[in-house]
Amino acid sequence: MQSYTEENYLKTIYHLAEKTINVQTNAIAEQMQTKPASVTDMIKKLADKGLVDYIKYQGVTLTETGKNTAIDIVRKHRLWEVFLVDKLNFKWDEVHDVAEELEHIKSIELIERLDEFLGFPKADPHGDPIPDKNGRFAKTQFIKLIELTIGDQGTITGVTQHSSAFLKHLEKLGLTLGKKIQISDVTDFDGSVEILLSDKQVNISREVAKHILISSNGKN
Amino acid sequence: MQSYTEENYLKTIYHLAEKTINVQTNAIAEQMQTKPASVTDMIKKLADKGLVDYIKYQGVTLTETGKNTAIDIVRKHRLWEVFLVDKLNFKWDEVHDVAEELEHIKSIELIERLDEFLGFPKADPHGDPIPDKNGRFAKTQFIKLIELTIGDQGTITGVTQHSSAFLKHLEKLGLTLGKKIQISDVTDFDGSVEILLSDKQVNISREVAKHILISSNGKN
DNA sequence: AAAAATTTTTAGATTTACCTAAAAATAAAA
DNA sequence: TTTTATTTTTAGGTAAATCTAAAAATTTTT
Repeated sequence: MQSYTEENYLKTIYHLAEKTINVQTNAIAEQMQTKPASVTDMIKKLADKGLVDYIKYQGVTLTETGKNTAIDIVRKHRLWEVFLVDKLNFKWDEVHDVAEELEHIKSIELIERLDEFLGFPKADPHGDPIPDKNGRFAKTQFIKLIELTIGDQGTITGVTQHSSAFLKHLEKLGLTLGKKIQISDVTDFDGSVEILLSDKQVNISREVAKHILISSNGKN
Repeated sequence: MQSYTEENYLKTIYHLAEKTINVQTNAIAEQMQTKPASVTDMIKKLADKGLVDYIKYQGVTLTETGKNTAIDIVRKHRLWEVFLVDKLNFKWDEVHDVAEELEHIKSIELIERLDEFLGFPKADPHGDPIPDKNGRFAKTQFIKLIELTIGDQGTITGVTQHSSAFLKHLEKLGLTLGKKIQISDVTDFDGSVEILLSDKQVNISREVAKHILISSNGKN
């Protein structure tokens, strides 16, 4: 059984490990809004519990057990987000903080039943995949919108930026999950992308395009 | 903003205050499964925060602020219980522990929306009243089943005992919320009560009868 | 490869919520 | 009204998670 805090460390390490193999102390500290010294303390504790492998000055990796625990927290977080949006009518930019608390409620039965109540969703309101109760993710293949070229079409199926500002911006442009789009132009000057969205033209910056995930249907 | 633990103390004091005016240190300790010395520490802290009035050796009472905070936690607890039973199909004897955790999630918006999603319920699965967002309880008038006499009829609307054993027992006898009953006999020997429950005869002990609340329709 | 910069760890404190053991206050019994 | 019993508080200590400041290891630069 892990404490609330230990769970948050595991989750943070899990997410950081998606980008680098060995997760560094400073990276964890920044992500968790704490100091490196505190991270070192906690890492030792997690290592003692067999949840991470740790070599001094070399950063950490999750053990099998640690990874499973982390995935379970991610599962809870994303299921609660679906609940908040689908059942309680929260907007996709409003759910993160509450889910951050709900993810620590520790009843297996609760999550099983919630999963069923929600119809076993495969993705959360931002398109992030929800692992099943065995920790397995459904295979999905996304392309970043920025990688598409003129004429390509597809469906918006996720975002890689979860800030409220970004999500509100997309909402205002009408770029929400499930919308079908086609690339009509890419500006040479600033790399901004012109999108055809149900007969409406929308222009998005290169920065925005980087953070939208598309399930591609290939060329028109 | 109160800690998880402070909230639990306030809730416990609130419930104990339903029976006695001044709540004693030992009573709190027993209820919270902790030691009297720890209770004294916490009481001082709550007094400093203006949540309880405290005179050494004389026990505590909640201040207005303390009481409002406690009622808010009770509201959350009971709304989550309704959610668990109505939406996730938990049994009424399975919900307490999970609600005990959920009640500490601290988003006002969440509770407002949950309340609405559940159709603004007035009572939880055990018949306990749910205060509205202003902390007001709907007026209800219950009679303990034990106080009824032969011929009296009414509807089961609550219980004053929440143990899983008790609730499972009632369930097995068919004595669940909303059921209409009539007293057909009261045994002199042991005070046990004979009940007519939709043409079925059920006998319950005096001890059980004490903990069932009836909204009475008066004599037949 | 030595110097400088960065990252990480150690050492020693702090805060919260708890504990035990002993002292003090209050209540009950003789 | 003493004595006894009970309740409550104080004093001093522990564990978890944090902190700051300084030391140690690693990496980068010159």
